[in-house]
Amino acid sequence: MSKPRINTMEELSVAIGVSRPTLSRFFQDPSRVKKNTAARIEAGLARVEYVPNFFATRMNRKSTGLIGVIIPYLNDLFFTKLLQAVEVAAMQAGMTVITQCSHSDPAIEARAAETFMSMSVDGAIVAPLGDHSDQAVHLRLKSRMPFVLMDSRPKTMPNVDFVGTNHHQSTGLITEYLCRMGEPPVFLAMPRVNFNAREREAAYIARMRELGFEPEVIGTELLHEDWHFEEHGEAVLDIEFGGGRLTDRSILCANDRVAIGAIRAAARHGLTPGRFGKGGLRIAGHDDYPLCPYLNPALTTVAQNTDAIGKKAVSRLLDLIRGDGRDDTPEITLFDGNLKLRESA
Amino acid sequence: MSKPRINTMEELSVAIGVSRPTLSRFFQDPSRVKKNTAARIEAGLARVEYVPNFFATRMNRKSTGLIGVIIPYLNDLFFTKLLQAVEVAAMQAGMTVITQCSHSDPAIEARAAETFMSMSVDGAIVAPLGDHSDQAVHLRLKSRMPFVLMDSRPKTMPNVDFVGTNHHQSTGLITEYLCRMGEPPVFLAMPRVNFNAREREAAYIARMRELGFEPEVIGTELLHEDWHFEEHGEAVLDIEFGGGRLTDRSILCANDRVAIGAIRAAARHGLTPGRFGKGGLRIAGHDDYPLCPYLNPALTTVAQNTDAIGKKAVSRLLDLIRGDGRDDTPEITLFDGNLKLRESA
DNA sequence: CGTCAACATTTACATGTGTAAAAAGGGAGG
DNA sequence: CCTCCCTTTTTACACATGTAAATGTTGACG
Repeated sequence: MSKPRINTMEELSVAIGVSRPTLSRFFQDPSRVKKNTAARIEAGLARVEYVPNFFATRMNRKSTGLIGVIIPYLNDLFFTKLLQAVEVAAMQAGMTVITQCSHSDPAIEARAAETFMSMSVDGAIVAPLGDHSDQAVHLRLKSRMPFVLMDSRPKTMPNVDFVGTNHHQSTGLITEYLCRMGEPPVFLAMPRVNFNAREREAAYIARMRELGFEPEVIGTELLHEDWHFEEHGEAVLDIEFGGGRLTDRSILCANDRVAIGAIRAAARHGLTPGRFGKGGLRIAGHDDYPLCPYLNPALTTVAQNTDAIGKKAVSRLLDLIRGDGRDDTPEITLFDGNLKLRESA
Repeated sequence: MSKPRINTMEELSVAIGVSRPTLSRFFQDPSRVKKNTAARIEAGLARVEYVPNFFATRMNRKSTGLIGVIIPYLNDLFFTKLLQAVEVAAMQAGMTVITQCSHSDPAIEARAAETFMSMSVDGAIVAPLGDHSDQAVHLRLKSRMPFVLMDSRPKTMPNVDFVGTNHHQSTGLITEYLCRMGEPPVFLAMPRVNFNAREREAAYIARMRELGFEPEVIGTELLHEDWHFEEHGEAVLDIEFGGGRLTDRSILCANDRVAIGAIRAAARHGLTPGRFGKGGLRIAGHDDYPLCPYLNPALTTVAQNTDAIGKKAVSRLLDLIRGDGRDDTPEITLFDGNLKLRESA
């Protein structure tokens, strides 16, 4: 059952009777070797246990075929969806993805960047931490390799390729919807862990003014640890509802996880948000978190097109790797959000 | 601002005025170099931009300091929690984690294993796909490096180190709780994507018999794609509730995501599961998915100790890497589940 | 001030594979 | 059947670093 194990191409070459460089070419692309020879190699390979040394192969190639991806947080289905889209797209392009999670710690993010440089990845896709990211790290990465930012975009880095959602459009869309169908909404902010938090807030304010309503933002004080969004949403509304406020208002949450907490707070105060209760409480979110349809009531929200974002980030990075549009203007791609009308608003 | 870039240790050695091997020792462990020399190197390093080549360093060391981790699925907070625990533990031990997701595809899992062998990782931790995993791949990995299975354990691989939850205890615990506090529960199974699915089912049946009740399992037919647990739970109960069945029963779901679907189905049929409604509908889950406390009603469940599982998987792997207990009996570690009493049951 | 030991540094070789250039092979046309 | 050209294979060197053994340095003690 267990085949004889061979550790180097050298040994393999004597075992099969082909020169080592021929094997090297075979492993890079079997078609670069005569059909006859390829068959002989494959037959030999079936008889022994051999895997080419990853490090030795990548060390010398001009291109490593590796893409580095950094995401800020694992325990968030939004990022896992995004990561999955990136991984699938990269796999289809024949690239290998090296994923690192910064666990919302800029030091870990910096270390991940270091690893990417050390590994000579062909390019990097980074979803930054927001304010907490060390932008020097991003700039260093960009100066060394094709580099694309994803999801959240620092205003201070206008010259970097970026792929994300058009929050002006998406937040504007749901704001407009809420205004059209009922009371103009209050905006329940999220802890400002990244730039999207503030972008959405600004988009809400702008759209409200356009529509002739006075914006109203709550929940900007950081009550809980970063990233504990549900807790945040629940706590803020617990205070409001407890004081008898907002119980018949429309509440637009900065993201779905905040909205999940908001719905929970409503339930605890005996309130049921809904689009059909004319004049009553409504709650809406942003992102289309995978569990939205299963909440009670199912959450009305705006979907971010994570598939498109992931795919585009990869394809843009591949363009940069190929050298297309390198020293050109950076490409900023923003995808529109789609309204997901469910029960809660 | 941008420092001169140096690509090899050789160049660096002339730039600083220290021999290359000394630099090599410095990068592996600064204390292996005279304090004086270390200071001189650090000063030099501050003036230039240099990162040691990952591949060249790892190629020659006897130990790569790498741990390979495979998880079956990204879009599931249970696995991300587990992965996070593993990453943190590994980081604390000074190891670098290479994460690969098999995306519930055995071919991708096999490719990931290949990558690990190719990279000479010091050891691998794998959360298998269940039935769909190619066990030959696991055996091959195990024959080549320290190997620990995590989360889900194939009955056909009794001789492999394993860390997971004692489902007999955990499922038994909540079964017993449900029986004690009300109607004996029906078991709402999940698609049998892994061994845990069947283990829990078996544990439920055994515990019910012990308590003198007749077990009753529903939802074993695969109505939806693998891993679409919420959809599955909702669909199965939609049929039952629609036929007027189970509306005042206790329902133990195979996991929390199934339970999320179940609660949703209940809501759509105007039912509110709860522990206080004596004699009424109750719904419970398994895992303690992070969102459980925010559902309406908050989900009663059994928590898997993901932190402990992740930590233990890493520490056991490190033991194996160090050579402790290598050819010994494999170590099977099962952590108990903890009851999380909330509102739904 | 000299000597010896302990330790830091350097020399010299090893690692497994990529790749340019040289050699060999194979097929077609004469 | 020979020759020439094109393709495949081989030779030879490169890559960036690890590491054992040899060499050098430092400092304490006599």
